[in-house]
This record gives sequence, C-alpha cells and structure tokens, in this order.
Amino acid sequence: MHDRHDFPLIVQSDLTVLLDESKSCAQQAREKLVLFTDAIKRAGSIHTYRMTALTLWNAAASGISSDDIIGCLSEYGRYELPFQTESTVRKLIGRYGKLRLTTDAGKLLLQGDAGLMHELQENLSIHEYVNVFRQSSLWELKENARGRLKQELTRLGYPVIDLAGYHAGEELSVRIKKYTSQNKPFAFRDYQEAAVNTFYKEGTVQGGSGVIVLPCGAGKTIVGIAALARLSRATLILTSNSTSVKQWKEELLDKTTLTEAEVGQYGGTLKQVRPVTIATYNILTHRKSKEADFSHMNLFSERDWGLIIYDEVHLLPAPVFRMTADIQATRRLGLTATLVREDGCAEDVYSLIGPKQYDMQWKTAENESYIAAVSCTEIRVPMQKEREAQYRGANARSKLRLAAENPGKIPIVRQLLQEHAGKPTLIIGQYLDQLHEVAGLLKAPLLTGEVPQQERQLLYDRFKTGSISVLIVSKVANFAVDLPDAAVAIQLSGSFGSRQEEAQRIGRLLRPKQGNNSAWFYTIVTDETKETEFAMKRQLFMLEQGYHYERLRYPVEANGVREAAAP
DNA sequence: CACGACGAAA
DNA sequence: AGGAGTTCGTCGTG
Repeated sequence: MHDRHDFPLIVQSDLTVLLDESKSCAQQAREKLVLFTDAIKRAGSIHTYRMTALTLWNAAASGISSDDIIGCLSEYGRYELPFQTESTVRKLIGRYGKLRLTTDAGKLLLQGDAGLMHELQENLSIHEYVNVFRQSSLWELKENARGRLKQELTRLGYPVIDLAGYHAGEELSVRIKKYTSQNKPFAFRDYQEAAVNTFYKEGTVQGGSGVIVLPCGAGKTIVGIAALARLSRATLILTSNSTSVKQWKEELLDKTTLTEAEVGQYGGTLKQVRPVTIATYNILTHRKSKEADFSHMNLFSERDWGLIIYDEVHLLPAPVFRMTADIQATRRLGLTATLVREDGCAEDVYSLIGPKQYDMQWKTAENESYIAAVSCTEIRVPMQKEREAQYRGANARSKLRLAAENPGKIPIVRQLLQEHAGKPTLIIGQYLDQLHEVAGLLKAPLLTGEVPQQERQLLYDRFKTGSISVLIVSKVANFAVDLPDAAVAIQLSGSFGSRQEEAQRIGRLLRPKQGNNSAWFYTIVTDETKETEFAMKRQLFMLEQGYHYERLRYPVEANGVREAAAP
C-alpha cells in the first residue's frame, strides 16, 4: 500500500473517528463525516467524531447508504479500516428499514424481517405492547402502543419506520401571502421549500413526522409556517418561551392569510385555544403542586390538531415526550439548530418526533450568504499572579468561578472594543458579579434577568439605532428572541460545556450584514484552568458545523498585558 | 378588578 | 456540578 500518512481520518474500532485538521483534504473529509457522526472531543488539531446507532440511522433516513459511509472512511482514512468496523456499520445501517409500523383494517401492525422479529420476541419488555403475535413477521399491536413500542425498540437498537399514517385533523383555510403586511414581496428560499417537501409528501404516508435542522437565522419559523400552510390543518405550536410565542404569532399574521381571531396564545393570563395555537413547553409541564397532574397537557386533545410543531426541539422536556408518545397519529414537525442534547434524550427525539428529515451545515448557509460569516477566536489569558495561590487551594467548583471571573480578561475586552469600535457589540457573561463590575468599568449598560421588560425594550431600541454600541448581557441573551443582532460578541464566561449556549450566542451574529457580511465571536478563557476544557466542549457544535476557532494567547509581563497580534 | 411583587418549581 | 433565568399562581394594594 502506498503511503497515506497525509490522510486526515483515523478510524478506530470503537466507531470513533479522528480527524486531523492539519492534513490536506481535512475540510472535505469533515463535510462528509458530519453527515453520519457527532463531534465529541477536540485536542489541538485532532477532532474526535463518533458514529452511534442514532447518527447512522439519521444518516440512513436522509438517504445515505453503508457504501457512502464506508467509501468516505476508506477514501480519507490513513489506515485500513479496523477489523469489524465495516460490518458493524453495515449491520447498524441495515437495521434501518427492517421494521415497519403499518395499519390494516384499523389494526396497528409491526411488520418486518422474520428472523429479527423472532429474536425480538424473546424480549419480554416488548410483550406489553403486542396484542397477538400473528406470524413471526407480523405482530398485531395494542392500540396505544405506537409511540412506546418505537421508543422501546429504538432503545433495544432497532429503529422502526413509521408508515401507520396520520389523521388529517381539522381543516383550516390558510395561504401564504405574496406580499407581507409592509408590502414587501415574500417567497420561500429554496432550502426552506426543500425542507418542507421532505417533511410532507402529498399522497404518501412517508415523512409527516421528523426534525428539520437549520442554522440560527436561517428562518426555521418560516419553514414551520410553510408546513402549516401546506397541510392547512389546525396546528399546535410549542416553543420555549413567551417571546418566541409572540414572534410566531407576528410571523403568522405577517406571512399568511390567518387572522388575529384564528391565532391563539396559550400561556400567562391568555388561555386561547384557536385553530392555530401557540404555547410554551413551560405551561404544559406546569403543575399546581408536586402531586397534581399536568393539567395543561389537555391542550393536546382540546382540538383536532392536524400538525404539532415543536420549536427548539432540543429543549423539549421529558413530560412532553410522554405526552407525545400518545399522539403518534398526529403529524409532528421538530425544528432546531442543533440535535445535540446534553441530557441523552436524543433517542426519544428520534423515536417520538421522528428522524432527521433535512439539515444544512452552517458553513453552507454562510457560503450562500444566507447568514453572516463569523470568525471565531478563543483568547487565553493567564491567571492573575496574586490569584494563583487562591486558585490552587480552592475546591473544584470555586476554581471554575475564579477562572471565569479572572480580572485579567478585562484589558482584553477593552482592546477588542477598540479594535471593533462603532460596531454593535455584545459582552456576554455567566456571573452577575463579574458583569456588574465590567459594566461599571466600561460604563456600558447591563441587561440581566432583573431588568424589567420595558427597560429591556428601551435598551434594545437604543442598541438597534446605534445610540449605544456596547451592551453587556447575562444569560437572558440566550433566549431573548427580540435582542437585536450584533456584529461582535465577546464571551467573558460561559456555562459548563453547553454546545447549545455557544450556538445560541453565535446565532446572535448570524443575521446577514451590510458590506462584507462579517461578524466576530471572541471567547476569553483563563489559561491552564478547567475553564479551557469547558470552552473546548462548548466549541464542539460549531466545529461540527465547519467553524474553526483561532486561538490566541496573551502573555503577561511584569507591567501588564503585552500587545498581541490582531486577529 | 388590574397590576406588581414575591416565592416556588423544574 | 452550578448559577441564572423564566414562568406560574397567589397575595396584597390602589
């Protein structure tokens, strides 16, 4: 075999794949790799990706074959594939499509490969969902088993293709407007149209439930609206917070022929159940006391919904999964910028909402100028000399905080502000103490959870018009949908390895920009502390999306911060 | 009755 | 492994 030491992939026998970024073709390899893996680690230029049953089935659901995967691994692999890797991949991908849920004469059936189903019959956990084992390749299921059986089989390692169909739901007359309320021409972008086409194939039972993954700022709401209009049925929209509820309503009224009287908000003091109803996950899971039922879950049955949209499906709470298991005959559309869940419920999203139907790499959206080009930089500053001893003596949890609140970060912030003077800039942090201090030093306004809505609006407006160019924000910024976009974001501290958080924060920068469509994201961490590790974990998602973090170190001399090379 | 303040929950 | 934010519902006040 000729020398392949310059090839970027190293495939390991535990189904992890190392990508060496420094090799040629690494970017090409990554583009293919991310279609069937998750990113799990980064150490220097070596990125670790992993194939799991779930990543492989999601790949299979979007039309990728074993040959494509084996082909990619062999083409870019430095060594021959380890023993059994190929067969394991083929085995897992092969399971996709082996089991199908169907209906016949009103009965729910599981059909498939006789050998496999014979084997599964040994699993006692399956029996409670089965009415009659008619044949080894055909089981008649209990009426309410559809969701829970899928969940159980997925857990056992066998995905089910659900072809049991959907009930139509209450009809609703709705069309997309050619011109928005402000008389601007409106049309779907190609990828939005394509996403909806995969989700809903007229006259078939395929699609109809699943997840569409699009970058922040690529118009997920618009995709939801397109699906709603395509189906023209009563729709329940679930989302993460009340700002987002308002935003959905505004978009619906702006882009469709739906009237005020047809769109209801369910939450707070308003409990409207209308042909299109928007609610938060929070209210669904709210109970009066620990023992009481989830009384608001009735919302699922209060109308004959033809479609349920799960916005930010990566945030979906456990009780809503349970409810969703019971309504598998209703079409379901999940929307998200990232399928990554830190709580391990990705499997439930797959089995109960549906497989991934469509996704687009953030880098692709950037290349097409749908979103701004963000350059990401991690800046490492040393721990202040006088704090080093304190840091060493501290316990694990105060260590992180000491590192995060390192005052040595402040001069860097000043320098970055100078570099990007005049551009709308967000300074984002995790600890209120630190943020208050920075706000005082920089004489910039601070937005936290305790700032009343009115005042927030005032700050947003002033930021939008440019009368203030720097805004310091706490975690409110993670989900405040109406926070204006910025061109520069500086992250002073962030929470433990939350990829979602990093993605949300960068999402703030993505709206296309005037001029050369550029934006900058800086994350400042204290060198040689736990904080760098956390930062690395947060960056995984963006790395998976093809973003590259530049890394700078700021050496300190006796008299302070030395000038570093401009990024 | 409308509204804001407050505590509890997850 | 933790801090911050959000939301609901209740209670007190004008």
